[in-house]
Amino acid sequence: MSGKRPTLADVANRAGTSTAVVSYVLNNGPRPVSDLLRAKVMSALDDLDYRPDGRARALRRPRRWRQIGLLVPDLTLPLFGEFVGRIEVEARARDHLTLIGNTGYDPERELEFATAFAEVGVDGLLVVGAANAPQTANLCRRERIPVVWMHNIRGAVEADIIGVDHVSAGELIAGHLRDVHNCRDVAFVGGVTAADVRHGDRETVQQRLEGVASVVGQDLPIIRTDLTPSGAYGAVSAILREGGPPSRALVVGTYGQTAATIRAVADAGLRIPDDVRIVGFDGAATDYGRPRLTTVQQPVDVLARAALGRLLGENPSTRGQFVPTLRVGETCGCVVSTPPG
Amino acid sequence: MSGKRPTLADVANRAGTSTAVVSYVLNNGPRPVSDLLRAKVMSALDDLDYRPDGRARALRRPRRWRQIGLLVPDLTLPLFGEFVGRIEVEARARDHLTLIGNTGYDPERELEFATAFAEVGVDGLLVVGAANAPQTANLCRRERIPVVWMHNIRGAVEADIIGVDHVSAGELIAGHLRDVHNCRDVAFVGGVTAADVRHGDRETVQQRLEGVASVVGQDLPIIRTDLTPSGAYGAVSAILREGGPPSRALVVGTYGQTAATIRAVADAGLRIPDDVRIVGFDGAATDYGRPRLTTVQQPVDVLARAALGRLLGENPSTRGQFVPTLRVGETCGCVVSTPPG
DNA sequence: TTGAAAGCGCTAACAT
DNA sequence: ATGTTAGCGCTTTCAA
Repeated sequence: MSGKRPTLADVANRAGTSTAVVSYVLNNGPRPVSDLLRAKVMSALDDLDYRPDGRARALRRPRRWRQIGLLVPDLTLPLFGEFVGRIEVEARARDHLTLIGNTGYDPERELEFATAFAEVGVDGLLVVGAANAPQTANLCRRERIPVVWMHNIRGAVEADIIGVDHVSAGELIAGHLRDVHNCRDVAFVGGVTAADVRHGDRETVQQRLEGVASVVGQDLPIIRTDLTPSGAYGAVSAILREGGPPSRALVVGTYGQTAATIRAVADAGLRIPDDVRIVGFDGAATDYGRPRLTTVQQPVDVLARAALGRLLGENPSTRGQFVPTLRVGETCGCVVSTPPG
Repeated sequence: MSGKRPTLADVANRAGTSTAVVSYVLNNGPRPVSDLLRAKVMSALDDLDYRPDGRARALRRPRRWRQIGLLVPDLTLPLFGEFVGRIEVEARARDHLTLIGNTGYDPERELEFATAFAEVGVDGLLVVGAANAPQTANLCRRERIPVVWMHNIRGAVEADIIGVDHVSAGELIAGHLRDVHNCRDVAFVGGVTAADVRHGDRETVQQRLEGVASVVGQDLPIIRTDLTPSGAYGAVSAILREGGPPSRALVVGTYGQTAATIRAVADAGLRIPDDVRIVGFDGAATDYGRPRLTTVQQPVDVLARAALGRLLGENPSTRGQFVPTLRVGETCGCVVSTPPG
């Protein structure tokens, strides 16, 4: 009838009995119910399409599970998929279920999610790639729910964050090109101004660029694009059309743009790594691509464990800055003989 | 201290006031509180490290958000990442938040999750790639929470499921090889017996094989592997070592094994597609790989919308069987000129 | 075998 | 400005 969901009392009424009996029927106990009454209750249940309210139920029952909220920019990117997977596992190990949200790097959406999570009563919030840190932090302070930031964070000052040092990731990969391949002729592919990108992991790219620049020089060429694969494809293709490879090596600022860059270079008739070396960030843990990508990786499992430890307060003194590692493939010019796996 | 979490009453006690006042300071209203008392309450809050109980709170507040549970086999696979992303969006559009769980195709874990979700009170459960359908279905019936199955389902009879027809997916791709490339000399890469795989999407692979076989003949060679990339790499490499390509084309049963197969073929010194054509399933929506993969795709957004419509009861009559589409790349032997994007 | 009623932790009338 | 108290929807004890 009314827009309200039926409650136990409604069912009891309709079945001409008490809420206790309805509860017994629903839970198969703890007291027995006569077949006649049980049948009546069952049909009342069905007539009303009754569904128990989990919150009320959890309030009475000794509850095992609590919840955390997890905000991620984009679930379709493999890196973030890995994050979610690992975090969910760590959370479950601590009797917490994981509520998930796709922010798409949208500050408003991030805040809406945080509000929604607060409303259903999460016991902690994990934000991977924050887009609206100040407001989200504020909300959490008001609601007294702990937050931990991961990966990167936009617009925050105070916050400590758990993630890798993106600057040293940039140094790492540029150092490899310089030390192993004696290559300093490097260009950076990535969007770096707010004008280039409305939403996206601008800061991370900027920090990676910083790291690369500190190794190969501040004047390295930058191929400006937004943060989309097609943007990178277009920008790199354009540069190549305008006359030859700009550099002997390309460092691509985001994972999603790496394959597009490879494609653009190949479509222009250049060979990888013979004509152009290509390296990037956040490659998948096992790579069967061809040629195999050289990237800097994040230790996702370590990060996830640290984040949950801090969020749930068992580990308040963890250091938040972790070091990325180089995974050598073939696109940088190395020769890799071991089969992947 | 006791192991119990402090409640509002505890805080009120310690601050020498009432629960109402504590509630007022927590929520900034609806009544004002004197600065003195407010300060007392605040420090009591901090002393006890009070955290509100979301369930109790949600019970009183007019609640907007409800929750659904979403079970996925493996979040690190792009296909499932896409599923989760789309489903979360559709759920949110209906004022539902999404609780997520990684089953790893493990029947026990699936059931544990379902139990946990029931305990926190979800209003619906979406299972992508069920591993334990009968028991999960049972649980949901008992708890009166609606379930919708997606993608595929193991061991169920009654259930209707929302997903693509994997058999016709197999037909589609084998048909392309036959009709466009005049190629019937096809082998199938995939694990098909329970002995090969403990966990994994065995049934889906089996159905795809069925489709392929119905086009190219029931006697097609099958390269048996478990469902891991490294398994495929090993199996394909072994076959190639034993003397030449077994077939002019390879259909790979799972997405995760496709790149590994390509790698194995390339490492054996064969060219794709000149020596061996390779096609697969569930490629990412945009593919910048090189060569570009020819795959059969699932219309993830359509599936997600249909699933939520059915789960939340707005759309009980949707047909559950959807048709996959062929996305032509280069690994089958086609020549694709349009830049991707 | 059934029903009445006491809470779970919180919010917000309704009283002071 | 503060305290008292009636519920939210449910489980379960206690009484019948």
